[in-house]
Amino acid sequence: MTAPDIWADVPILTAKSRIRHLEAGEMLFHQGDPVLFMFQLKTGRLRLVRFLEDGASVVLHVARPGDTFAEASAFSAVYHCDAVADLASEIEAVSKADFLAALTTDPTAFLGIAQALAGQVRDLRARAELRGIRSAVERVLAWLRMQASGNPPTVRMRRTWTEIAAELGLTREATYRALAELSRTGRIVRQRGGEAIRLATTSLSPETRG
Amino acid sequence: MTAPDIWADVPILTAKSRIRHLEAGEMLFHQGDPVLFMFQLKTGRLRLVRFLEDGASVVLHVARPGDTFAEASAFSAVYHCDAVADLASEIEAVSKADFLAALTTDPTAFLGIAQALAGQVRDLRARAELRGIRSAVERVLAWLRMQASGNPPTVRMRRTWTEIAAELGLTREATYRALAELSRTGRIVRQRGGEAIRLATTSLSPETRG
DNA sequence: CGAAACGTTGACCGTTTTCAATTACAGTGG
DNA sequence: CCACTGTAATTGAAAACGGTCAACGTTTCG
Repeated sequence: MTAPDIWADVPILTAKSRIRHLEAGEMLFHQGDPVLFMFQLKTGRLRLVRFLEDGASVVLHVARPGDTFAEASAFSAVYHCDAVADLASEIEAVSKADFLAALTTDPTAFLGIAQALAGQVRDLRARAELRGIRSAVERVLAWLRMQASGNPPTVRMRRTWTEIAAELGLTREATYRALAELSRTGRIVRQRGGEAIRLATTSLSPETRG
Repeated sequence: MTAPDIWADVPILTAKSRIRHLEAGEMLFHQGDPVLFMFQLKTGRLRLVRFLEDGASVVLHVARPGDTFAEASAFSAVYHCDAVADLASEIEAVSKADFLAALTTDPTAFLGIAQALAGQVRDLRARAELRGIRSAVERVLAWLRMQASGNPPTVRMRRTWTEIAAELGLTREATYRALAELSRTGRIVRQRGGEAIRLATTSLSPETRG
């Protein structure tokens, strides 16, 4: 569900990658530094921050384990933001030169990368759509529907609700309340002590509009 | 700012593309259809919807003029969602075969596509980060900071606030109120009748924490 | 010129956030 | 094996905030 490994399909690269360790507060790169590496966060947490000329800052992204970040830098000469470790972190680094070399050498590698990027775009757009739903109950329900498979649609919980709440842009309390409400009104059934959730079949009568 | 044209850099493709017209409510493609084309919306509005096995649906994306959509389909045999026109729409279609052929023929085209996709990922992540900010005032301010350049940081308004409000996930009223509040407290100065906004230099004293 | 969309502000209401408290459980060190 | 600590799950009550409705001036555009 989260960002897949962009270069997982390129063995040349995974072979050449190195692990870097950062303590909380350490910088991985600065705005304006020449791009030499591309990264994937293994453990910890890291944030990408852009500083304005007057010193104010904006957070562009908070990377979590598994996330690749600064992909756009691969096509840029310099980084356009700072990367700071939030917590002690381990980061896999792939040289940009190797990356570009692999691409020109092996066209199929390119397909894999474009595919991974397109997949991320799809995921991010779906998430944005989700966050556009105002009602907490409807938002949680929509999320469940996106995760569901089978008939009746069922979701197996793989992460904590606390984590999911953050993805949904809700507090965990609001999420629990939404779940309680969905349960109460019979729109979901929580099974096996919360390990799975079955969605009630929607009586699709006047709901034919997109 | 919105989704750039993925294949704009590939002349072979733009030459071969065709325009399709859809009336409101018409389908462009169905879940399960083999992928023959990739698209860019020229005018109108179109939504991507996924249907669950029990008939319930989730909106995955609402495409607006300029957006390319279903990019991920380029690397998939079948579409995994439905595309329905919300309004009467014009859509540019590029054959998937042509697309893949162009990629294997012209490796530089690939760079352009990967770059466009990576740029979209960057944008979408920044937007997600923005939407994670609960307070309307802080959200608008963060948006302004992202747009700002120069010293003092200044934003030239290129779009309507109504449009920006939607991107921010706020109503236009909430956005105007936030702007008024920022003005009132001196954190921004609206110049030239709203054509430009200057951000007050933040006295960055105890704000050193990310 | 008139309609439609934009810009702007006020008041009210509903929902979510916040704060607070409690239970349950997993890992840890004695 | 068991207190001990930290996180997840859960619910309640009050406060804050943004959404909705309403109203009005302004700009744009056919």
